[in-house]
Amino acid sequence: MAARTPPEAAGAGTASAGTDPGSDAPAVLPGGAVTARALARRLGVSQSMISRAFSPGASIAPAMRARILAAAEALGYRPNFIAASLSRRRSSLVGLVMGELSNPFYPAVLEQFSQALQAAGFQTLLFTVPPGQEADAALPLLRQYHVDAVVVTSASLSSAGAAHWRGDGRSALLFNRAGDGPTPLDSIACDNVGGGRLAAEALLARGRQRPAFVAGRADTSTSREREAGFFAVFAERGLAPPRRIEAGEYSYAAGHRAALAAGDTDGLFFANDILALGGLDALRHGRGRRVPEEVSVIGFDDIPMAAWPAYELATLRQPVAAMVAASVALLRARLSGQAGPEPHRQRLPAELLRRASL
Amino acid sequence: MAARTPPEAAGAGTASAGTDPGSDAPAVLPGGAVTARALARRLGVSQSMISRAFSPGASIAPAMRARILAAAEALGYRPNFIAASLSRRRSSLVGLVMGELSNPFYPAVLEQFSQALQAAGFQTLLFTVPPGQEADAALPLLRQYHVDAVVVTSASLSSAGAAHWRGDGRSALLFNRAGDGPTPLDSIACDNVGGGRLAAEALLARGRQRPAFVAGRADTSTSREREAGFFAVFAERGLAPPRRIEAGEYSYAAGHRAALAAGDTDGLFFANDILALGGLDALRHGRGRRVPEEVSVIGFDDIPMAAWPAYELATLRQPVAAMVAASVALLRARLSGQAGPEPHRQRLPAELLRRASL
DNA sequence: AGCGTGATTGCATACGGATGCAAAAGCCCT
DNA sequence: AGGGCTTTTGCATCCGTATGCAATCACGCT
Repeated sequence: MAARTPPEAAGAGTASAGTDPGSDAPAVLPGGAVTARALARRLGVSQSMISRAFSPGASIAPAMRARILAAAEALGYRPNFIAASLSRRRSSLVGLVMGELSNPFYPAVLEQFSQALQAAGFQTLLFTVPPGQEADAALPLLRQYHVDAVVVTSASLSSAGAAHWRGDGRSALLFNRAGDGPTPLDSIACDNVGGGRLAAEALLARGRQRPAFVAGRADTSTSREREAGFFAVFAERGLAPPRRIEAGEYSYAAGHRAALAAGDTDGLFFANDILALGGLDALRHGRGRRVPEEVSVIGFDDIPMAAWPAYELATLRQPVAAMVAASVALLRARLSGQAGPEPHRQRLPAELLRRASL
Repeated sequence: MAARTPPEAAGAGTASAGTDPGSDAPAVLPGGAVTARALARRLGVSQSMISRAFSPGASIAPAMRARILAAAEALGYRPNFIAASLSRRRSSLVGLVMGELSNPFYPAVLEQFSQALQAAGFQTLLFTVPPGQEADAALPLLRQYHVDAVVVTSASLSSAGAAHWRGDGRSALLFNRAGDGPTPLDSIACDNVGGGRLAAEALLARGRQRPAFVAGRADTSTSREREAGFFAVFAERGLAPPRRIEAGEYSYAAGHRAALAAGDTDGLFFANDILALGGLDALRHGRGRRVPEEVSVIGFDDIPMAAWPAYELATLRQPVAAMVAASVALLRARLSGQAGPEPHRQRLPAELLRRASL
């Protein structure tokens, strides 16, 4: 079965001479592009066969495929994804819209998404949304690149933008964000309400009497949902509602300010870890309060710093890996047309990590 | 409201249906793609004109361009980048290869790069390299997507991989990494040697007698260069060389361990901030040493956490914005063929930030 | 040996735009 | 009014693959 390489090759001089890694690449144009046609001519077959050799499940004899793949390897041929995308009307590109990369939670999300997408055969086209802006601005560009799907994380997408996207028959997914209002988009997020409840229960179990909640950005579903869960527990038990402090944004500095303004509280639940870390520092270094002796602090996300000895922050861990896996699975289902028309909304449970700050 | 597209909006009915009687060609296909040809037919002009209307500097009458752009706006036409890339032999995509996103320094780099590239008309194709792996694995894929250039950050690229890339006539840029050995690649990085020197001088000026250096990954140029600069100052002054501790990797935990193993030192220079933060916590919480009274600590990078009250870490700030700007400028120069064949290597100075830990 | 079938392969064309070249318009001047 | 030019347009082709369809091939069976 030894794949015979046509010895007659093309040119005379450099012939096949084996692919010597030491020397510069020969026989290949300086432009570097070996096309399927060139390979085909070389092997005396049609360009179609080259294409089929690289298409899993295509109609092609095993021997032929082996011969082509070997030759491709030798000449350094790889299908041009751009051309393939045009022809196949599918780019294998997924647009990833991100904001708030300054919150360490998101780089982790980004990394896992990137890996998962790569593993699933997609490439990641990254868009960064400047703080405070909506993701809508990225949509036209994403459309021009004909991405197969869009994942919007940590940024908001207006209903109009969402509708527009859907109108194109493309797939969009909100990650860690719920659609605002009747947005007909898929979404995968953490069970923020449940997480808020766990936080409330933990503080109550700890015997805290004067709890408080520090809200993040008011226009984020994460903050609102965590708040709702937190307050619900107190309401259900007939307890006075916790105090509520508005941090306004998800930043260390905002958390710091919020804690300084928190007044007399003995249990703080912050909308996320970055806020909580700022708050923790403010309590200890700014107000001289002892944590957890005098005040309990709970955050949300479980960013790496939460586990550092300087903080030992109790928090609600988001199941990022599972959320990413679910997202990619959903995208694949959508792209293969297996998912129904109704939006898929999934919530994964948060887990309470009890650390020293509680 | 979304732009509805009445079939006879502009022309007197597309009823003429011009070309193909077999398949109806509605102005807007269900897929959502309005093509240049459709728009052209609609306006009674040639497809070429549509293309030119969107090409700055193309030969087209201002009035014609305005008419086309208006119609495009109304119908939601946008040039298909995939098709344009194929035709123009240029994708406007830049591959960004990243690793170590767990080091907060890199998300910031990523964000700035993404923004700068977007502003320069490029899109970012992101590749994530799992820790410990070389960036080489991403190259074939990047080649298949015909990216215009590659930026490799916080990951290493083998000489072979580099040479291969160059052979294609493509442009590659090492960011914050020097080429290993005779790598003929462009590189833009911080002046790590100079930064190391500044650290040494700062510790000496502080009167520290038993300095130590905590190295990061041995295979990174950043760690080696910072170390070289640090040691050079002592050597030049005829002082005993500082103690050297091998952290092995750039992580909080490694820094923590290194500080615990640091023995009797009164001045620690860590290869980067993440290590330094781990070290700081180990010194304070693990060994009960007071910083800066008993020990001075200096890091490198200036990640956001370094400024937090819990740390107040003195560090060497990398001029990220300037480095990114220089990188994008270089890429543009390369792509427009303005840069010479010799690799461009640039070093931007680090700035010492004196904070409480010094 | 002839035929039926399923497996392979080649052909031709589509995907959506960009662009060299030549035809068609304008413009200015004598 | 006609000639010499400069703009504008349209035409035809190309970019590199994928794929429907028809042509071939390889075999097993009667």
